[in-house]
Amino acid sequence: MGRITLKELAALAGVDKSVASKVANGLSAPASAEKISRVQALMHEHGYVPLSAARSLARRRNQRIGFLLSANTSLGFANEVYARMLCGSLAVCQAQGYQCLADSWDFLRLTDLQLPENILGRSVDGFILTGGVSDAMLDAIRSFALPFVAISGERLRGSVPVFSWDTAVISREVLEYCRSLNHRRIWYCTTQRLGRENLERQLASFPDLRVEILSRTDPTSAEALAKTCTRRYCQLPPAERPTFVFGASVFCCALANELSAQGYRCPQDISLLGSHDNTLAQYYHPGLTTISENYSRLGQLAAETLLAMLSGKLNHSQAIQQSQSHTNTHYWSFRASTRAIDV
Amino acid sequence: MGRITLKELAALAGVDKSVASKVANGLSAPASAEKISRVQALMHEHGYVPLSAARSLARRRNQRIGFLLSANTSLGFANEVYARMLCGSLAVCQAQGYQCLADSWDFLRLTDLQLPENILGRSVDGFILTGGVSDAMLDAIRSFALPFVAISGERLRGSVPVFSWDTAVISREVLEYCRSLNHRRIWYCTTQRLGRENLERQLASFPDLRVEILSRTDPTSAEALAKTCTRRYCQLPPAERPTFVFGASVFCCALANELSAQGYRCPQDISLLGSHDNTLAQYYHPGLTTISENYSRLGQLAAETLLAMLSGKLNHSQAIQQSQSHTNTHYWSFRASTRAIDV
DNA sequence: GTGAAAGCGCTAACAC
DNA sequence: GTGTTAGCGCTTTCAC
Repeated sequence: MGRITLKELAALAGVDKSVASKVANGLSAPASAEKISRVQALMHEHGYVPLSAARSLARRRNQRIGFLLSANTSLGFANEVYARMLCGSLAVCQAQGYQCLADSWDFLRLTDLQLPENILGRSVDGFILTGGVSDAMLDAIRSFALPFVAISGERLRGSVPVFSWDTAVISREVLEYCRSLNHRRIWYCTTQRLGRENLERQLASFPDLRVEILSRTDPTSAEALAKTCTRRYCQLPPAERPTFVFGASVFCCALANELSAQGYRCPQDISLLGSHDNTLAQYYHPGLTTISENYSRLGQLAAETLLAMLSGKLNHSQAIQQSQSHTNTHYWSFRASTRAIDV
Repeated sequence: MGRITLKELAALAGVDKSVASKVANGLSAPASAEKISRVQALMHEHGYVPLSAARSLARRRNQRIGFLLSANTSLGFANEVYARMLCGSLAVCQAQGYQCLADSWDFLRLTDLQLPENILGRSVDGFILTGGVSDAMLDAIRSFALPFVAISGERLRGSVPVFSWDTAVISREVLEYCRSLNHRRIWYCTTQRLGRENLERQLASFPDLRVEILSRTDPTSAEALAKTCTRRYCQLPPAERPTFVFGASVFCCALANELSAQGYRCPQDISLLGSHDNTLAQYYHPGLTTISENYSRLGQLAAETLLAMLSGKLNHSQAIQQSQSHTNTHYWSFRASTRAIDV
């Protein structure tokens, strides 16, 4: 290894290793000024950094958190949504001297109730959880008494600290937007049960709108759904066709492509509103108008809360409170895929 | 914590903790069958998993690698290219019982020669390095005698194990493709110095093609470059305009958007070939033809090589050899943005 | 087969 | 101020 240990360093400096340890940890006045600087000089010279495993064992904390993504594909982090969350959390960890273990965790592994080694072996002090989280999974996780914060999973609110988008707010804003552009016939695509419920609750306030909910419960691809929708669109009498569609950005683009093949144009024939402001939305032609969560900000907030819990600044219920009081981080990006229609 | 330790477990089972340790590590015949099963039952019952820090200290290996991205933005992993590499590496780690520490490392931090804690504190057994790697950085990194494998950084070949795309091969295939579609006037966008050199070398074999190299040395955004190119395109006499442009996929899409605003269509007026097969290329309209590296595969290969080094199956030079002999993982995705023109 | 004992490198409580 | 001491939880010889 060639790496120098504290003991050796202390011997070189002619001090006890406990003194050297205190110097390494920047404790106030652990020794005479002269000795301190001697030790510091040696540390600098040898590029000494405490061995993380030894320090973890002695301190009983790892200065490390996990970022656990529960996805049904090994390509979970390739999804820009999760990648951005990770980036946000990573930035906070870096700023506060924490390490971040990334783990993409297959849904299926849950059936064994086989939690990731990271958690079981306590190699993280806490973790951030995101992706699809089932209740069974949550129970298993919770039984481990490791602090964690979730991102997404609106329904968990109240029992765990969770930073998530508020589908009630989102659906209201979307419907208001539709109305402001004079749209009446709307297709609203949502995958979450709660999102659907929140939408349905909103509908009472929008009796002038005819909203059809496109539930995508099974994991059909965006393309497949787009094809189905296009077929239906074409079969419908023109007066019955939606003039506005809301859905995931990839779905919107896939739909625009399919419709285009049938001769229908966006935004002339149909307005499309995406729910993720990502590279695709930004560069698609026409640029996709979106209402989107700020995912990296969400990752950041989650990490900040988690680290505050770890440092004892926040207890469980305070963390829950903080997660609930976070101001909504969603934002609109108005681009060219939506337009007002004549009344 | 509530977590049970080996010592306690051994006491419960009425055996020495060294025996329990052997059972936990699955050593052959560490004790009588009866004792073994007694210990195993207890371990199962308590959900015992060795404490990772203690095990790391005793074994002097962490079963953990780092995935270091050197980027000039904290949003590095939001780039689909790097996210996919990470996914590939993650999958391998998972399969082989390793943990993966993700770290996005700002270029600027290099100036202090301040290496990430992960490396300095030896909290990883080795790491995968990707993104922009300067020579100074590489020297600093190398001096730490931790095994690592790089992804990208063609010029590093020979001195470190690096999995990278071969710009010589890519440029040849691109030019051949242009020729096969009867294109003569080509804009070829590349950011890397070596990529440019390799392209220039190829040009000798393609005297019939008029290739202009668009060097993007400064970090101008894809949009900015697209605007500049569009201006030039419009100013050029029609007979001088390129009929084929090769570049990063976002750039291609941005260019298509700009050109479209000026009334020029893809692929009717211009063929566009992207260098990354990502979500944008797939869903853009028209679908972007791409020649792309398989990034997740690259991440996978890098991790496999690194883990082989860590387990002693490969030494440094064998790893280099293996990285060089990897069959090219790039592939074409033919979509609608390119077309043959009349001669 | 089994267990005693040393040690991994560091931290922290407590004397001096 | 400084050093002594006792761990942290586990692995790994090495006797028995």
